[in-house]
Formats: sequence, C-alpha cells, structure tokens
Amino acid sequence: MSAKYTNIEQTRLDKVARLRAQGIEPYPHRVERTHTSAQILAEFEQAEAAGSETPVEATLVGRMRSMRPMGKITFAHLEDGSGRIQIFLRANDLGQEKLELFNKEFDLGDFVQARGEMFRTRSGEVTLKVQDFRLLSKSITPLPAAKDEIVDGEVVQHATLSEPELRYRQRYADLAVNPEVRRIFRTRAALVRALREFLDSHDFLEVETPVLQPIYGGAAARPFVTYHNQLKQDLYLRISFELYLKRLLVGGYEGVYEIGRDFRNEGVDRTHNPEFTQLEFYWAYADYLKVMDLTEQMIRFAAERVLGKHELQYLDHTIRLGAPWQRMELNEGLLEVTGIDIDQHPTAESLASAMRAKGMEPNPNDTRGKLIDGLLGDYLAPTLIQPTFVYNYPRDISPLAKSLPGNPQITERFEGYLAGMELCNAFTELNDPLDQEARFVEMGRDYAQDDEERHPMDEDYLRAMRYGMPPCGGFGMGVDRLAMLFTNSPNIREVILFPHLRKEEE
RNA sequence: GGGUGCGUAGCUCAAUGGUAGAGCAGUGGCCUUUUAAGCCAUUGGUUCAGGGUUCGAGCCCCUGCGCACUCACCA
Repeated sequence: MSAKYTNIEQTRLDKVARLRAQGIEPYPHRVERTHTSAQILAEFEQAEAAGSETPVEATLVGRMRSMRPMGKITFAHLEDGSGRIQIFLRANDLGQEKLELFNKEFDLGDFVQARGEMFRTRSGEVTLKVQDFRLLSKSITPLPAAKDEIVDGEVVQHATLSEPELRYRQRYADLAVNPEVRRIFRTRAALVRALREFLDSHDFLEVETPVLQPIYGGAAARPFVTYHNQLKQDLYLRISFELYLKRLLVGGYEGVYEIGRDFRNEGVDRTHNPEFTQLEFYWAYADYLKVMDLTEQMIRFAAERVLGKHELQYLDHTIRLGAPWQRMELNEGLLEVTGIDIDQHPTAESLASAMRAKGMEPNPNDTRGKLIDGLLGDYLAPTLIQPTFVYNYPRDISPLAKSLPGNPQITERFEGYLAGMELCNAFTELNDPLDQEARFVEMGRDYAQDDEERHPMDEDYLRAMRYGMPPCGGFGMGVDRLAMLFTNSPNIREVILFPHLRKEEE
C-alpha cells in the first residue's frame, strides 16, 4: 500500500486531525439508531395519512451520498441498507457553528448519525429535520461516483464507476456506488435460498463433503493441486461433489444435496470462472426422467420465488419457464442442425470423416464422444434458447451414467439448456460396481496418460458401491449461470462478488 | 494460447506529432426548503510501465503489464 495520498485524501486526513483537535472522534464505537430509512418513510407517511399531529421522531444512520449546502441551511442524503433519506440542517436549529462543522468537515461517503423529526419539504420530499448529528466514520478516499439525482424516489446516476476492472477489483466501491449491483447479489441470494427451500421441501438432506480431496473426480476437468505439509500429501481442490454424495446414498440417505464451490483449472471466459458454485443432488429410486421432471419444477419454483413470474428476460431473449421443457434426443438434435446422423458413425474415425465432409475441422485426437460433445456445443447448444433437455449421451463421455437398457453405448444422461447455455447435467447413476470399474479402466485408456481430465480410479468409491447403492438419479447445475439468467447478466463476473482477475501490479 | 480494441485528474471523458483540457468531485467565497441546486474564483497530471523514432510523442514504432471483446480450449 502506497503511503502517498491524493490531494483529496490529504484534505480529508486534515479534517480528521481537525476533528480530533476539537475532541470529536471520527471513528466512534457506539451508534444509535431508531429506524432504517425505509421504516421511517413508511411510519411518517402512515402518520401523515392518519392526520396525526404528533411529531415523528427518529435517529437515522447512513452514508452521506449527496450534500447541498446553501448558506444557513444544508440538504443531504443518507443511504442505508434500505434506501435513501434526505436530511435537512438549519442554523436556527443547530447553531451557526454546528452547521459549519457539518459543511466544512463532513464529506460525501462519511457515515453519519442524525436525530430529529420528520417533515415534508416544499417540494414534497419526506425529510429529517436534524436537531443533532454525529460522525460515525470518516471516508478518506472519495467514492468513485459522480453526482446522483433523485427523480420520483428513484436514484438516477449521471455517470458512475463503469470501468470493469475497477468494478471487479474494488467490488466494495462498485457496491457502494451502484445500487443495481447490490440488487444482483440480493437476487442471487434469493435464488440460492429458493433452491434450498425447494430441495428441503422434497426431503433432500443438505450435506457438506470435502473440498480437499486425495482423488478428484465426478467430472472431466483439470484440477488445482495443493499440498498438505504435515501429511506430506498432494490434495486436489474438488472439481465436483458427485462421488462423495453418492457414497451417502450407500449410507442410507434417500436424497442428499450440496451447494458449494467447485474449482477447475481451465480457461476463463464469460461463462467460466476458476471457482464457481455448484448445486448437486442425488435421489434414490429415481431415474433421469424423474430428475428431468424435478428439474423443471425446481427452476419454475425458483422463478416464482425470486422473480414472481415464469418468464426470464435474458439479453435479447424472453425465456418461458411455465411450459414443459422441450425434450430432444441428442442424436436427433444433432441430425437436425448438422445433417450428421451420429448413429451411422460408430467410430471416431467415421464420425470425423463425416464432419470433414461437412467442412468441419475435427480434432484428430478426439474420441467419438468428444467429437459429439463438440458438435453439441458448437452447433446444437446455441440454438437452444427456450428450456430444453437434450438426452441420451454416448457412453465414453458419461463414465458415471447408467446405460440404456439393452444399449451399452448410450447412457441415460441429459443436459439442460437455456439461452444457448448449458445449465445442468444429470443422469441415471451407474450403480453396478463392476461396470463402474470397467468404465474407469476405459477412461484411463481413452485419455492420454498425461491428460489431466482423465478420471483417476477411485477404489474407495468402488468399495462403497460394492456394498450396494440404490438405483438413483443425480443432478448438477452451475448456480452462477442460473444467477446470470435470473439477473440478466451477460458475464459470469457480474454475479460473482469477487471474480478472479490477474494479480494487480505492485 | 491467437486476434482485435482499450489504458489520460478521484469518476466519466476530450485533446492533426507542436503549451495536456472539460463536466462532476475537491478547495475558497455568496446563498434559510434544495434535490445533477445556482453563481464567482480556484487546486489537482510519472497521459499504465520501459525502450525507440523525432527539433518535438498522450498521439508513431517495439517490449512488457492489465482489462474488454472474440477465437481456441473447457461438463
């Protein structure tokens, strides 16, 4: 931290010194508060409507966001967690000296406590007429905000912090200055609450499983590696919760879920952050069709709770969650958009040549499953704007999913798409320990030895499964992506409070 | 990792290769119902960093750093 202050900061530090010289502590310990700004507004308007003559008194606190000194009077706005309220200071009430203290030593961004009674100004704004005030915390660095205007009770900003880098690096300043950013994270919290409420009410047990894992698994992704000094052991930050949650079904729970952080050591873009929030649930005695139904219900429930409606406005799209989701078999969907029938191409070589015939450039090292996944991502996914379940995936990219009865090459797996984004992934879970072991071995073969996406063999997981795992359906969803949809955010960084950025220069 | 663009005052932005500016914020003054208050005056710059070209660089060239978009990669 540089010891050098800007002119504005130096000016404010001088004010701190002057205040202390007058015996005024700029960072006091105790606060008095009788109402939030929203409470007092409601109370005053109620009293006014009832024709009450009794003065409405209040002690309010908040951050000073505007200040209009006009000689012997001053107007200012305080902002607290519930909104803003105007305060009015008059030399007649406070004395000339006290008013000057406020005008000269208080700044935008300071936290202030003010006591007085409520009234309505000539222009109609409900306002606190201040009888006494106190500094609660001095702001040294000016908030990166330009002036605001209040029109019909709404804060209108004429220019504000907009540089994305500064907004993400100094999220505190972004939040302090941009109320719509505060709103995004309230919506996100409401969304997570709704998901919990839904799963709790369906008798799922919320659990917590290890973030630090000796063997990572449950997804195809490169992990972050760390090290435990005393145990002298490499540990991986989890890339999914799957293998631990399914062990719990072996233990006798019939439904478990976890909402938590996953870590993937991969590229960063508008839909990927190195750490992200995942929701997974596992449901005994269910299959992927039941999970599809539950997914529809869950997303619809969340929309009702959070948005109060069944429609999402996302970028240019209006997404309808009220209707049943479209259900599309993967092979049919791909045939539709690419003209390639993957069922006619049982090998990677055959599929790759069919792709080349269409002018595509498949990666020659990819397995058949990876090629199909590529086609899905490149050609089919972008067309899936309205909610769609794509189902029945090839076995070699679904090592934890149970095959279709009588068709070992296709698994009972689906992914949910909205607005062209992959939102969730689910399947009828493989619970045959011998089949599972064979799949792990296949994965080891199909991936190069040094491909970190390859699934390591998890012997303990197989041991758990050998005790007997009930038939079950499992589900995973990127909560950040759902939050993007619910808040109409084009970038995942808008819904993550402190998104990852490269290290700042010293 | 590739491509494109951007980086100037606290914030938002200007500035043909020729003295670095504006609005807001800040500072001083006037102003007793304002609300982007107003009026007068005024402070503030390592132009992201480091090299180069040039009589002269915010601007042109090179390198680096960071951010955005995009492609690749990626459940």
